[in-house]
Amino acid sequence: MDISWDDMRTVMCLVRGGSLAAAAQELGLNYTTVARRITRAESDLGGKLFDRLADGYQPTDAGLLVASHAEQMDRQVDTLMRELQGRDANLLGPLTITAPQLLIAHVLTPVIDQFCGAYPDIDLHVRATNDLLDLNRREADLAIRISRDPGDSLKGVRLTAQQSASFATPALARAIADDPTSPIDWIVYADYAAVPKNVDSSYPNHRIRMTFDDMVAIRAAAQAGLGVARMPLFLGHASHGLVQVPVLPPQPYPDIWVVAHRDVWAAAKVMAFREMLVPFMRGRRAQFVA
Amino acid sequence: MDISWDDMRTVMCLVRGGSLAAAAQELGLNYTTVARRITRAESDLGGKLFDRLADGYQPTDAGLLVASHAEQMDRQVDTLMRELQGRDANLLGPLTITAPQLLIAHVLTPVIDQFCGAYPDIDLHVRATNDLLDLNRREADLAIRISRDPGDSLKGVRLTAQQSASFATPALARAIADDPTSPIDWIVYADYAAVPKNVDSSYPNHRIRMTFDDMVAIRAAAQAGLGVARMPLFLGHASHGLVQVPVLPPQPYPDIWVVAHRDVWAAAKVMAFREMLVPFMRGRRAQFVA
DNA sequence: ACGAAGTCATGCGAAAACGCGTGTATTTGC
DNA sequence: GCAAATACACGCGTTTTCGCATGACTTCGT
Repeated sequence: MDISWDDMRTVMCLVRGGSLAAAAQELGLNYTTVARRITRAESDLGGKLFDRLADGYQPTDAGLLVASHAEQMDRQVDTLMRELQGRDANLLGPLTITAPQLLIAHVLTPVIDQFCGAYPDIDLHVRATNDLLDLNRREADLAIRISRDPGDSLKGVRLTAQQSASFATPALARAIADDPTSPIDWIVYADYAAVPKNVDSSYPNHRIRMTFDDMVAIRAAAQAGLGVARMPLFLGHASHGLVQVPVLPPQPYPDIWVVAHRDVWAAAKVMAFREMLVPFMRGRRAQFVA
Repeated sequence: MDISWDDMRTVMCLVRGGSLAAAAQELGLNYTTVARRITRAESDLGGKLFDRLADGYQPTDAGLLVASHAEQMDRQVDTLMRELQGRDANLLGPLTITAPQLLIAHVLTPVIDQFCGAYPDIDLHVRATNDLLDLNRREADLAIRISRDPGDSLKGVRLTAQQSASFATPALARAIADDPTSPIDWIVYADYAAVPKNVDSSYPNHRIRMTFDDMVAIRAAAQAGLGVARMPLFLGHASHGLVQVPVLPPQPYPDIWVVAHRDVWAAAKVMAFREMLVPFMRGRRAQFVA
C-alpha cells in the first residue's frame, strides 16, 4: 500500500476545488488527468476517496483524511520555497509585490518605475488589490499595507504615519463655508458606516447620504459633488476636483508598512526593493500627514 | 518556482541513500530516472541540489534543505497510511508482524499457523528479527517484543511475565552437582558481559568463558557443552540437550508484550491477530515462569 | 419549458517519462 | 598492480501519461 505524493496533492486540490475542473486549473492540468490520478490513488490505497455525484466529486472520510495530510505537506512545500527564496542572492527573476490599488496609483508608481530601471533583470509583478494576499502561501513576496501592525509571522517596518481628513468638491466646500449649520452629506465606508468622530463642532448637522464598500467609488462620488468623504490625506490631495474641507480636522489613520514573511525578508530582491522604497516613502512624509 | 512533490521525495531518497542506485532501489525505479528527476528538480528550483562527485551525489545546503522538508512530508504520509490502515475493517490483504527469532521458532509457530488457517484471505508476513523494526515507518504492523514497557507512541498489552535461569548440558550439570566449588564457565551475552547476579551461594567460583552478541550462538555453545548460559525459561526448556542447572535460580526477565502503533491498534487485521495471540500466550504461562 | 453552463465519462493521438543497454571514470579488494 | 565492483552519463525504443475532442447528464436561470 503506497501512494504517489503528487496524487496526494491532486486529492487535496480536488477537495479544495470541489470539481475536477477547478482542481485541474489549480494544478495546471487537464481535468481528465485529475480524474485519472484520483482513480489511481483510490486503487493504490484500496478504497474510495470520492463519491461521484452528479454535481461533482464529494470526498469520503478517507478522502478528507488524505487531503488533510496533504495540506500539511503543502505547508512544508510553502515553507521550503520561502526558505530557498530567502537564500537567493541573485537580483534576477520574478518578484511579486502587492499594495492597495490607490496607494500604487497615487504614490508608488515612481518608485516602481525607478526599481524596474535599476534592476532590469528582475521581472516585477505588481498585484494591486485591497485583498490581503497570503504571504505564507507566497501569493506575493512583499506587501505594502495600511494597518496597525505587521502581523503574525510577518516582519515589517513602518514607512510612515498617516492622517485622514474630509474632502469635497470646491463648490460644496464653498457652500459649507457659507452655511456651516446646513446638513452635511457624508459618503462613508461600509465597514465604518457612521459619521466620523471628532468632527469640528462648528458643523453641527450631519447625515449619511450613501455607503460604499470601495474607496475608489467613494472618491468618485465625492468628485461628483454628492457629498463629503473621509479619506487619507495622500488620496484626497491627489484627487482632481477635490479640496480639503475643515469639517473633519486631520485625524490619525493606520500607518503604512512594508511587510514580508520572515523567511524571505533577507532575500536579495526583497531587500533591494525595500532599500529603494523606505527612503522614497520617508522623503514624502508631507503627503501623508499635515 | 514550483516543484513536483514526487521530485522532492526523490531528492530525499538520494540524500538518504547517497547514490542514484540506492535511491532508485528505495523508490522502485531505475537509477537513470532518479538522475533525470534530480536534474528536473534543480532546473525547477533554479539552483544546484547536489554536487556530482566521482563517488556519488553530494547534497548541497539547498539539497539538504529540500530533503529535510521532504522528511517531514514523509512522516505525514506514514501517519496517513497508518490512519487509513487503522480504519480498515477488512480481514484481507497484507499484515506484517515481527517478533524475535527464537520466540517465533519455539513459541509462536502454532498461533501463526492457527491464524493463517482462520483467515486465509490475509497474507501474513512474518519478520523474524532481533532488530526493533520501526512501527512508525510501518516496517511492521504489529510486534511481539521482550521489553520492560511498550514504548513511546506505541500501544501494547503485556502477554506474560518471564523468568530466566541457567542451562547446561546434562553432563556439565552432573559435574557441577558433583563438585559445586569447581569454577563454573559462563557463556554470556555481550550487552551484559558479566556473571549474572543472584547466583546461588552454593557455587562460589565463576568465570566468563566467552561472550556472544547473539542468543542463538549462546545456546549453540551451551549445547556443545562449553559452559553454562543464562536464558529465558521458554528457550532453555525448548532446547534439546540442555537442562536447567540450579546455579542461577529463576530470575526476573523482561516481559513479553504485543505492541502496535496507536493508529493501527484498532485495525481489523491487527485486532484479529491480537485476539488469537493473547489467550494463546496466557494459556502457556507455564513455559515462561517457574 | 428550454437553452446555457456546469458536471463527468470515454476514446484517440501526441508528448513525456521511463527502463535498458552501452561506455567511462573511480574506488575497492586481492 | 590488476580485476571486480561501484557510480554515473548518454542514447534509443517502449511504456505510460497526458491533453483534446466528443457525448451524456444535471442544474440553473429565463
